[in-house]
Amino acid sequence: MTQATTIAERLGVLIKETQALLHQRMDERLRPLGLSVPQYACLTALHDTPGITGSELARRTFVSRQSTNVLLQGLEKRGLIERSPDSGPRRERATELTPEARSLLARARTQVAGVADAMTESLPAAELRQLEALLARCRDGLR
Amino acid sequence: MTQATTIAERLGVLIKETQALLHQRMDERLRPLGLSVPQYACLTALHDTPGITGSELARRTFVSRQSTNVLLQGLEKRGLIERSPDSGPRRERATELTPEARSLLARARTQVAGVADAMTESLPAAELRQLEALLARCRDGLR
DNA sequence: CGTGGTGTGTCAAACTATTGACATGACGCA
DNA sequence: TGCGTCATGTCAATAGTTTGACACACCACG
Repeated sequence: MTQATTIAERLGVLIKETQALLHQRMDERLRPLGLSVPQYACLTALHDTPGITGSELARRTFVSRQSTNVLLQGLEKRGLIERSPDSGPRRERATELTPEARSLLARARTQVAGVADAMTESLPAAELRQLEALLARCRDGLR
Repeated sequence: MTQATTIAERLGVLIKETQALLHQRMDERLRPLGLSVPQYACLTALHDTPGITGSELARRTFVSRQSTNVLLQGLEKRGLIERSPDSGPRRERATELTPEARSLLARARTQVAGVADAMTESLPAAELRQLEALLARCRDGLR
């Protein structure tokens, strides 16, 4: 059996497990709104940083810029975003949320906030901040 | 701009980011061995729990049992696993690692251990245990 | 006895994402 | 002024995954 799993390896599995559950819960709440988790992530980033470029969007949502491109095409067809046809400095197209997207995103945000609250409901604020700090150091160790 | 992102939501993004980086680093180290991350996860679970069923394997690796099935077919073709042709109590087929798989997995484990160490190198043992405990409570809050 | 419910394995189709490739435009630097 | 490098957007092909469906086999219960 020789498991010999270190605490570091167990932590890796735990990160994956928590992320998988989080994704699942978010998906359950976003699907009634007609949104997938990557779509929600895109709209959120677009909301927080208006006019952001597609490649930067891809980096923030942790997928390839090709995937982001087809995802944006879908959002555009649904009238949730508008992309300026004229290109900017580096051939980039400015992308903006439409009013419909803003109201949809507002509803989505309350759903996601509910999931996030469920995740952290058993943790006092102090421990929550500590968890964030510790996990950030793990992330930094990986890049 | 109205971000209003709570610490709980930031933590969700941080979990996703850390998991994405971890997956990327593991992939970089496993690919030279001819293994993908899901394949590594399968072999590890099979090693830790010999004779495990395919469905249980799917649950532990956080994917559908259909994906696990095609993954296992690939591993079988490569001679890394053997599946008993006769079915057990619930039509399940016992799956075992071959000797080649064991030696391959041993090398893969050292690679993954290196990644896990890099992730946690800046954390003392006490804080590492604390991180594990806190994250486990987040996971429990999600299910 | 049966009979509905549950768990398993597997196939096919649809979807999502990645990899590879190319054209375009900006920038630094000789 | 050229020229190599880099970043972006996009297309095509590929790989990986999920969804939906079906056939078995057990098991608890009437």
